[in-house]
Amino acid sequence: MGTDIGDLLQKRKVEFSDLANRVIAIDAFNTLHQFLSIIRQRDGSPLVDSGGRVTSHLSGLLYRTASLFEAGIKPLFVFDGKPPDLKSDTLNRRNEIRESAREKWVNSQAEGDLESAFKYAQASSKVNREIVEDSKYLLEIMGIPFVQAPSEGEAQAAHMVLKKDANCVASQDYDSFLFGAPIVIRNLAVTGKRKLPGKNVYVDVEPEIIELDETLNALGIDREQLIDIAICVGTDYNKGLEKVGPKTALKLIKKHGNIHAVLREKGIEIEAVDKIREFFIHPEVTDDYEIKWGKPDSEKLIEFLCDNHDFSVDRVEKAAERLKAASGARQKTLDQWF
DNA sequence: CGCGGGTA
DNA sequence: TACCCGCGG
Repeated sequence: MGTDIGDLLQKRKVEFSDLANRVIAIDAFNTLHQFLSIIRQRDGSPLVDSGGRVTSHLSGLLYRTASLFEAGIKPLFVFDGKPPDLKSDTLNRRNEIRESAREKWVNSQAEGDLESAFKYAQASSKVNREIVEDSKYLLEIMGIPFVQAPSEGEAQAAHMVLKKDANCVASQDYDSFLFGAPIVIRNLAVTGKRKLPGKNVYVDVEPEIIELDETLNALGIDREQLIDIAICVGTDYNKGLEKVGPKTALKLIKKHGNIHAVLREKGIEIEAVDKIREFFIHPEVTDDYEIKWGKPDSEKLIEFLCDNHDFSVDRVEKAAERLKAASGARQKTLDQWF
């Protein structure tokens, strides 16, 4: 997913408390995908209501967002719009991988291989239209704002940080840097436990902050060169050069200056390379959004989560109380400023 | 993932 | 009080 330039970036650990009063533009697709793949039973099946509808994303969204809000963080979610045509190969490939994972999940289950079953169950997660609509409605009745991007959510989130409508982007992917996001936060979660891919082992993962300028200075390159490095390694819009990882790509771009010189030197071509660069530099974004944090609607939360989706009334009431208390506290700090 | 009841 | 671990939906 995205581009594999993580090794080149300057990462700093950050405390949850350091993020108080920060507006964080959260990549909704990235977050929902993670909830869907991780919030599962030990046999790999997701949380579902009595009608068989998946609810893992609702659980993750409710409790994590309540915690972020309670910590004084001002979260807003940015949803993907129509993917660019450049992305169709990647999306088709993801579909195939997902379909084959779904088959392997069934097979592993039949063979009683629980570890594989869980792994393939995770890989078969899909953020579909219903998941997105459910999530938007939940955010609405929680009093948490969201923005609909015209195209890539990470591009929209980066745009909002550049406009100073948000302080940083939160995503596990690095694409928002290519779209110009000055600051990105990774591992924005309450408990820092994360499962190692493939293994049944959990490690502590703390939130970390990456600043674009700091990284560019350290590497001695500019943003367009970082984009060129990503194109060498591979992005959602192109395949990348054979046997070129982030370190090699950095060397190549520093030596030759830009992607065109590298391709000329190697005597190879990348389809639509100029279009890809242009998409990262000037992505389709919108200024048509409103960001406002409100009070949660406890009645609608109970109706939606408990009546419709079988959540525990106790737990939902508690989460609603946390949101309410935090929105009250929020108002006080705002009053102090004005 | 995050919750919360159980445990030392 | 801090951590563990099974469950939630």
